[in-house]
Amino acid sequence: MDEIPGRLTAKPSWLITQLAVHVRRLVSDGFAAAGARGYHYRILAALHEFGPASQAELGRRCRVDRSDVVAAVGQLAELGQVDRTPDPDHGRRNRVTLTEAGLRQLRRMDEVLDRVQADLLAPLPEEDRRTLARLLKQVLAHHE
Amino acid sequence: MDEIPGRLTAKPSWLITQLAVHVRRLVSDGFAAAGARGYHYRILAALHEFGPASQAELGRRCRVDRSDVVAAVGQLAELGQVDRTPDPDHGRRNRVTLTEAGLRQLRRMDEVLDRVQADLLAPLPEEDRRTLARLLKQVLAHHE
DNA sequence: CTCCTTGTGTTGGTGGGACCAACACTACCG
DNA sequence: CGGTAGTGTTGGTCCCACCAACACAAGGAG
Repeated sequence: MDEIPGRLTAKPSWLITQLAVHVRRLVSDGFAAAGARGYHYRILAALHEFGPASQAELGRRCRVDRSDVVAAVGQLAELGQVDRTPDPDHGRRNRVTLTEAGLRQLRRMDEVLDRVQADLLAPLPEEDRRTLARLLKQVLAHHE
Repeated sequence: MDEIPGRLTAKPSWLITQLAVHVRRLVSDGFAAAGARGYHYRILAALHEFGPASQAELGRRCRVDRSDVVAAVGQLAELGQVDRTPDPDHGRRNRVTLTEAGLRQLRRMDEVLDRVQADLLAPLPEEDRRTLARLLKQVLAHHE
């Protein structure tokens, strides 16, 4: 492998974005094998944790743009992993609910992600893993 | 802000990719103000640090695909920040060199990035910054 | 009750970054 | 000499993040 400019490797912004590239490859490879994408997991997870919700709510909870939620929920509905029905109490709003198939898919993806975390953090001892998570959380919280 | 599913926030892969989103916003906002993009910086930095190079070399050093180097170098050449001439010793190969304007642009972008690092790591004391950088480097090295 | 603001779903489009396949061509090595 | 590896280039794909605009519904202020 060729040498990388020190200007890049010295910068936390480089470390984070480059590491994110590898993480995304790991995650999306795993998800692709299960016929899914990142947005799908986020939405299924939000539905499981907070129950049925409108698309706008899902978007806010998952950090996904409204317009992208439309597409993702549409795909999940086609796969039968989600039900999308008009909210009876509200003319325009939709009510998205998790189906049995959706729950099964969520569990499958959880297993994928567990393997990814293990692979990702392989070089770090337990204590360093906790430290890394803590620092990342701290920085992330500051930018939200 | 709405609550994010715990399934997501608990996972290092989420922390890294989400933080990377914020980082990229900071960086690309700064670069856009200078009329540039991430690929430009990488290439200028590699040229400054290792001297003139072929496009293939640049791609390997900057972790950019050959085909994307073509476009980026083309843009840099149009901006006069880089010279692209055929390598005299090798029919097909190009020789890319940094110009004065390119060096000035590189310095400008360095300033942008310095501000970004400061902004990014604002919530962390000096020691935690070093720890974070060390851990990120360690994990990143393992995946290359 | 009407008007205005807010929220919602939806369409359609942009952009960056990371890739891949294929081709034409050159250099180099066995 | 012939095959292999390297190079530049074209032209795609994909995911994720984001924006603008529209149509419509709900709810509060006057």
